[in-house]
Amino acid sequence: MVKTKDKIILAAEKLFSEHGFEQTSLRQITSEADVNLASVNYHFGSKKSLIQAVMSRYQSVFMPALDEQLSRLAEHETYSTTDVLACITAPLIALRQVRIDGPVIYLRLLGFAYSEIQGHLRKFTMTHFGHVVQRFFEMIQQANPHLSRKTLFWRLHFSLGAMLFAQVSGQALREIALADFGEETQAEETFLKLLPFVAAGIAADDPESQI
Amino acid sequence: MVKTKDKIILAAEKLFSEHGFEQTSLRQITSEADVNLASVNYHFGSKKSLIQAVMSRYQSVFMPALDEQLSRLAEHETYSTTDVLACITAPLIALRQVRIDGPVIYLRLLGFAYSEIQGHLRKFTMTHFGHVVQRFFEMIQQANPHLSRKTLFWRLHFSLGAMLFAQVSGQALREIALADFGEETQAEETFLKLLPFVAAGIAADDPESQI
DNA sequence: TCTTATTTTAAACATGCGTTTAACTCAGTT
DNA sequence: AACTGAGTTAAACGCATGTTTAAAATAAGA
Repeated sequence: MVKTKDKIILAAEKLFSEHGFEQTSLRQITSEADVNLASVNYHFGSKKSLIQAVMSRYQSVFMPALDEQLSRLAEHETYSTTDVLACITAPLIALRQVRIDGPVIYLRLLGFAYSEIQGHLRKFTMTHFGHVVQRFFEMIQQANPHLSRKTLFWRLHFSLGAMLFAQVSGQALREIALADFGEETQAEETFLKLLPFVAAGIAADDPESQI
Repeated sequence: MVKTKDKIILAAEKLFSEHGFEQTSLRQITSEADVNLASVNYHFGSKKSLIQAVMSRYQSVFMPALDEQLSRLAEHETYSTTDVLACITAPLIALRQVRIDGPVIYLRLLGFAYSEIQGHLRKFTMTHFGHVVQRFFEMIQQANPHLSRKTLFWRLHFSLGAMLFAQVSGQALREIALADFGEETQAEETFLKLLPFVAAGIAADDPESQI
């Protein structure tokens, strides 16, 4: 027999990843989970806490795995931007342990977490896994010594934006792509298409330093 | 004396661009504009119509200007990805006519228009200015004959995502950047930093075609 | 088995939203 | 001077949200 708390988590993940956090009401969640409305507040305290519980379930698997990948790569003498970016793939696939469609769910949740003004989610991530994020940043910098920290900062966030947008708008975009040139695109394929784009963008020459 | 309708538009633009469309209530707008709550529905009919009026004010200046820039470039025999992307700059700056901080406002509005699920805004843009968007796409393709339509489609949307994210999260990111390495970044500077990133990402080799 | 926690439930609560209503103001017209 | 119509206003409407309450049901322990 499935516990009420788990039913809530599973339904919340699904609906959050489809419609975003703010656009999903507790009534939708409890209806999908087939539990009573008040049980969310009983088990999680508040909607905000439920959101954090949902995110934490994925972050606590993804972040340590990413940290380990970065550790391995760091032992090499040199590495490219693509090498660092490639460290993301395995930890992402590891999210299948959490849920069969975990990788897609997590990326979509991440997208909404940033595009909505979920300030508490950003804070939550940084206080728990800030060191991993920082390490990632430093290794990208190591791979691109020709770029200033400032330029790298912005390019990494451009990359993040590209990924998040592709995930959040993913379904709509895949439908358009299908209508425009009759070719299906799988959700995971999107992420693979992203990597070379991002790698080239990050490693591009910096106009500022050419002056 | 400033008309009520204009006071509403100005206040709505400001608040929409700061907090998004759904996160901004009519009560906030009418309070900021110092007009009565009901006057929005009287002058615009509904919140949805107000949103479209706000967007239209910028689109009707930006899109024709972009179209003209593309026309000029199209007369050249060849052009690069950067050339096509550079066509965006002048029309963006032209938005100063609409409002002194028009360029920033418009980019931020665009960001929210896509990151929130404002389906009607996408439809609105495509029915009115779909031919400009399509022309832009085709010229990017012309500049990158080595890439498949599918790859280009995705890379353009990655680029869009990078730009939108930088705008929507722009203020928060600039604050972080300032705290991290004590360097101010102007809102418009962000857009300039974006261009080389996007140009390199779009023009990158396509792994698929290398197989 | 009786008692005590724990969990579930239906109902209500307080708040904020977009919208509508109907009364009122006031310049312009007849 | 009386009328007209666009504009403004305060108030209320209907609805949806997250949260709380208190009673009922179930599970656990003595």
